[in-house]
Amino acid sequence: MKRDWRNGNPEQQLFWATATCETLRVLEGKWKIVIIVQLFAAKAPVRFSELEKRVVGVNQKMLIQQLKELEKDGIVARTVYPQVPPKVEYALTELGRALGPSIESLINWAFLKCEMSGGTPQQVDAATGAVVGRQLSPPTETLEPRPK
Amino acid sequence: MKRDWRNGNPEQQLFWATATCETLRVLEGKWKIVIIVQLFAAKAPVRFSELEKRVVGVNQKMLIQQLKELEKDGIVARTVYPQVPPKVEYALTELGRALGPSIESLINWAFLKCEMSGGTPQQVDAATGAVVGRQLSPPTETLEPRPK
DNA sequence: CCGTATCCTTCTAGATACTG
DNA sequence: CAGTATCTAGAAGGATACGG
Repeated sequence: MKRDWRNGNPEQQLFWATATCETLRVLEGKWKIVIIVQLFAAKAPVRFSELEKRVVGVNQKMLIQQLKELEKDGIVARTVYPQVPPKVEYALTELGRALGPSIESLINWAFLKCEMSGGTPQQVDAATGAVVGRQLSPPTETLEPRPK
Repeated sequence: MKRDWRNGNPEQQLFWATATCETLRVLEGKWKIVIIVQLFAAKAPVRFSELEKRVVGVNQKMLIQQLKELEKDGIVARTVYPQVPPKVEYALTELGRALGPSIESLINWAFLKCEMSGGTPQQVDAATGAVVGRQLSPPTETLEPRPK
């Protein structure tokens, strides 16, 4: 597939820019990426209370709000188990999982940015805002590709 | 290169999420993507006044503000020609150009999203917010790869 | 031409208290 | 457990006027 968005056609430029903005809007929100990454890592539906623990620093209201928006945008699926006490699980949809390459690409760019700026990349804890006392060196390359 | 961020190691999860958030923060701001896409398309430095025309709907204050942030993040370079009347040009840095694949990936995801939701993708003009009366079908695949 | 300074409005995050 | 409702502070966007 060769859709070259760097093409100079002005009509298309607006088109590409719009498509990208649209996509980014879906990902904007302080906690969405963290939520998506956590759901990716889980590889299985996650209960609300569990998610609340894993998305460090988030509060109930924000978590629910962001989940709702992600659900509305078709990125996460919400499953309610009608029982007492209530049980609700969240998982990525197919569309949500399709974000993988984009996230990967952004991560790679983040690495490049760090390499180019040379210095300490201001690694900050997403939750507290505290600087994490760890250099931004990529983890070992010898990870299992994706443990089943 | 095989950095699998979908790996389950909790320490790494936070790491990936943080890296991605960091990257996204750089791209957030109503006009940044449009600016970047325009600078990409131009393939040459663009004067401020010219950029103001191409980023449809932006006002001076916002354009300057976003450009400043992009400059601070090492994505655009600003060149001042000391003359009267003043002349200032903006261009993408190497780091800025490196965003290409990420933007491309996001665009592809936007397409997938539209295909999956089936319906009209609410193509909205970035400037006015008006719905653009055009279907979101990818432009012809037979474009020149990148006209020199 | 390119930018700064002010002022105003809207949007977002978040703290807190309450409910089926 | 998994929400809803309310309120507040601050950030972001934007209109407008002025300056080198």
